[in-house]
Amino acid sequence: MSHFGRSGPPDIRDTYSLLVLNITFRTMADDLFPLFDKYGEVVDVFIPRDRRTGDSRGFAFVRYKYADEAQKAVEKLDGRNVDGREIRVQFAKYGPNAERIHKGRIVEEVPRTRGRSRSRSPRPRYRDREYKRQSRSRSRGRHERDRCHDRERERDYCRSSRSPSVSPDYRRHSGRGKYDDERRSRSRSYSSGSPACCSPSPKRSSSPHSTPRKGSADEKNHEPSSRSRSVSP
DNA sequence: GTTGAGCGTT
Repeated sequence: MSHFGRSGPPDIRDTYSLLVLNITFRTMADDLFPLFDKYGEVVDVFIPRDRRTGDSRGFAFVRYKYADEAQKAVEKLDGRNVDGREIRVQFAKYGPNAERIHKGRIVEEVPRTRGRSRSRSPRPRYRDREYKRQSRSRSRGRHERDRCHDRERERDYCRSSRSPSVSPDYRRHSGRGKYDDERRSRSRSYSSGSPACCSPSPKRSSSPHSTPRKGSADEKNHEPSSRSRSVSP
């Protein structure tokens, strides 16, 4: 998603990525490009956004062609007030593929765990990050968890299919129809073609002469009834 | 309409 007509990440082999933090959620790549382009040749400006809401996450990545320019931009733009907020410009430490980056440049060398004589750990604070992440999850991660639950519930429905008549009407969307039709058709096909999914055998075995709902209701009614009877003198 | 430490993609 760049304004260079190229899709996806360009050639980051000879580029130096800068991480821009503390930017406003309204700041876009177009707003950062001219600012960073004044201090050097900017190859690409990318701002990670939320795939669900499409909202910016509050940080951006600026790729420079040369390291000196990137360094200069870091020194000049670090602490610059952009859109009423002080941004923080620094070299990216990690690449898109979780690759290690040194001075903004990707380091292909894999550090040997045994050969590393450094006893100091570069990440002494894990709880802080996790805590912060949790705190942040309340605002943005909430949707992800919800989606996960939805997926789990969906999978559960697909797996159990205890109630074939029950349809996820609550998921009705403005653009639904073909998907739902296909899913319903497939589900129906499974229901009639592949009874293994519904597994009526154990169901019948479980309740040979009584419906589970009725039994559950009976139990529910039985409990208070028993209690009531017990309470009543 | 909100939020505020961090590390990335049609």
